[in-house]
Amino acid sequence: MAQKEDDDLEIQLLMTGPANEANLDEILGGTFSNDTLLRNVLLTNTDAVESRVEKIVTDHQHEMEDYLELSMRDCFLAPWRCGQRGTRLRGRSWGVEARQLFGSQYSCTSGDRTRRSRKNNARWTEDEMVKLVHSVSKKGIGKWGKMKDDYFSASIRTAVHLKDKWRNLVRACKAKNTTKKKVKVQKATEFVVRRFRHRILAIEAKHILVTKKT
DNA sequence: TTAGGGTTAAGT
DNA sequence: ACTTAACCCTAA
Repeated sequence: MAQKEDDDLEIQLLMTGPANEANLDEILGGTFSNDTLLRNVLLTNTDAVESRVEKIVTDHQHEMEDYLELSMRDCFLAPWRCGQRGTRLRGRSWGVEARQLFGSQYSCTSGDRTRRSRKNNARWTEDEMVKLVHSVSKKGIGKWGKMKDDYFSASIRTAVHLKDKWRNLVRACKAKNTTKKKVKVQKATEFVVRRFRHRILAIEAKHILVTKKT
């Protein structure tokens, strides 16, 4: 199928070709397409992107308050922060033994809830991540089911996985690279973040501002 | 089916 | 120790 070949070629270029965000304009389309200031900062400086995005949020605060939860605004404006977690066992934790006893998914309780234990991690490869960036560029955010069919049909990744991974990528792109923070983006994500940070942030920013707006 | 909160495995 | 990434849960 021609479309698939086109996609494969584009993905190949994204992986190996020169970093080129010249088509960012096209990717963004609509709202920001004639915002030259935004386009310029997107293409040059990520710090400027953040302040610019912040300004957009400030300028549109009234409209945003109507449809954005506070937590969502905070998440959008601030780098992601995880809550503190309690200490836990590591390495050969009780989970390993529980698995041997009860299978790969046993049920466990935390707080007042019972939930299934987590299945083992399937770490995303660079190729997969690039493919995800490409497919979100094409389809936009939120079409996870369709993206699964069109781009990940033979993959172990479900629509929910795609959605979750995109969220993690956005968070990784928002992570500040200050010296204060010991841990930054993990090795596996480094390439994708370095290469597609502008694109990912831009797509996300556009999505947040455009969707739900009446 | 998706969005977004919550939990747990794994990286640094 | 503390963060990120993968996965779970569930309302709408």
